[in-house]
Amino acid sequence: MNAGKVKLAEVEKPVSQAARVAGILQGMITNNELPPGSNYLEAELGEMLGVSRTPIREAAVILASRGLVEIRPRHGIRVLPLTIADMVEIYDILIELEPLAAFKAAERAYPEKDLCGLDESLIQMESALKREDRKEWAAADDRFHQGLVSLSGSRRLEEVIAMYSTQVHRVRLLTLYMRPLPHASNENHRALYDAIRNAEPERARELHHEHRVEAKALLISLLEQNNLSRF
Amino acid sequence: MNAGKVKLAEVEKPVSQAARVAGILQGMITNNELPPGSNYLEAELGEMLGVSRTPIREAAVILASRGLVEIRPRHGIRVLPLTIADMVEIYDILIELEPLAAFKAAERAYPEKDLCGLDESLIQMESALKREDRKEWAAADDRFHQGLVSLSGSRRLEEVIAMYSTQVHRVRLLTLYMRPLPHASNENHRALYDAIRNAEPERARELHHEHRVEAKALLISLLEQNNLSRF
DNA sequence: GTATTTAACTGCGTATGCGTTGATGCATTG
DNA sequence: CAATGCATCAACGCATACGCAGTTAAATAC
Repeated sequence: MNAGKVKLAEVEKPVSQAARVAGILQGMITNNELPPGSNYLEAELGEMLGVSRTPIREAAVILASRGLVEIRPRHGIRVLPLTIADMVEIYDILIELEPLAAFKAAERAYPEKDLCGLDESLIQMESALKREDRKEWAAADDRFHQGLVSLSGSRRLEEVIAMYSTQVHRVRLLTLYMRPLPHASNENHRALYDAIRNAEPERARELHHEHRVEAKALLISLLEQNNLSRF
Repeated sequence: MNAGKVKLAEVEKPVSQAARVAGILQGMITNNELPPGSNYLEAELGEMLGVSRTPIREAAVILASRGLVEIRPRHGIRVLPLTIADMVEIYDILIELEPLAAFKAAERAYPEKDLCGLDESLIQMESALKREDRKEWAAADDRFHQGLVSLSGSRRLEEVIAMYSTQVHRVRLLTLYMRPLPHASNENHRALYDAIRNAEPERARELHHEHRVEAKALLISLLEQNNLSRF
């Protein structure tokens, strides 16, 4: 049965139903398909995804540990809404950790070829910005930040940043069309990229820190202006 | 099986088996009763704790999300050992987050009476130090730091710091008797306490940052000196 | 003796059933 | 009319059962 274990296009991963369900639900939550505050019974979700309660329960435990849902016995699985205070908590943490990731990435002095993924995201952001395609810009922005973090070489840093980024993803999408076009943001990213390419850890940290502080201020003010308090 | 057990002194909280099991296992792991690298089958743990596989599985998912164990299908639940590189990862994160917690705590300008818990821990640390009771000193140190973090008012910060502190707890205990008596550490704590009492956020952050940087250097050098590489 | 195939077994993923618990609505009483 | 107690039932926690997959060990071929 062990035909050559190298597949060309896809690696067949024997992923469990529970993991699959967790992924699907996480996607539905971050895309607002399961709106914040909504409740779902185990049986209900099970029927929806065509599995029994067991993998649903397991997925729920995983998502709860990531802070996306809350398990309330006899009330169902509740998609957690975020308040402005939550956003402040999360951004304050990311303001510390993402610059740390940038520092570590720069410290490792990658050869230019290992940075082409980052560069590509940058180019896509710039192109999307020209076309004023905010959705695509946001997607490229996500890829850039995730790529940067993964260059830090710290698995834990990657995990914890991903966790909090996921939690705010919904809200970022919400404000995407309320904010001015992110020209300054793009320049920032380019500078940050240069700092990493030139192996300047302190500068990379500084730049990213500044970037995130601004992003937090912008986000919070947008939410307050528009009287959005739960999302 | 379900002999209704009534306890007198304690309030029996209606905590699920899964949560109970997770707590017990976490305690056993941090106290080295389940040594790093060891493997346990679900059925084995179930028998050990007198429950079926279901709550064990759920607890395993929780502990895996806290980074304490790894679930390896058909190989059991494995208590994760830490390498020096892991310790660096974790300390680098704590170096950012704990000072942030100190900043936030100072920012909130607590009245002195709300800080008496911290003060008490400080006194216990000083007393334990005089008696050269390292174990008690470490316990009071833990209480101090946990109390400080909970003053930050950020639930997420509290959670994530607790998670990583738990992961390094084992190793801190290991080095407890290898290090010199922590006189300087105590002075540091006192200064940090004062900064929080006087509502000086930047100073509190600075002091805690310095403290953790030193702690990291000490820990890593102890581990390297003693050729400990997996724990 | 080494490598390869096959067969059996072990451990797990998932489903399902049962007993428990707590939420909800209605009735009864103040 | 409001408040409280009770009954009913829905939802879930946990145990158990079953089938499959991956691992190991044995056996055979080279």
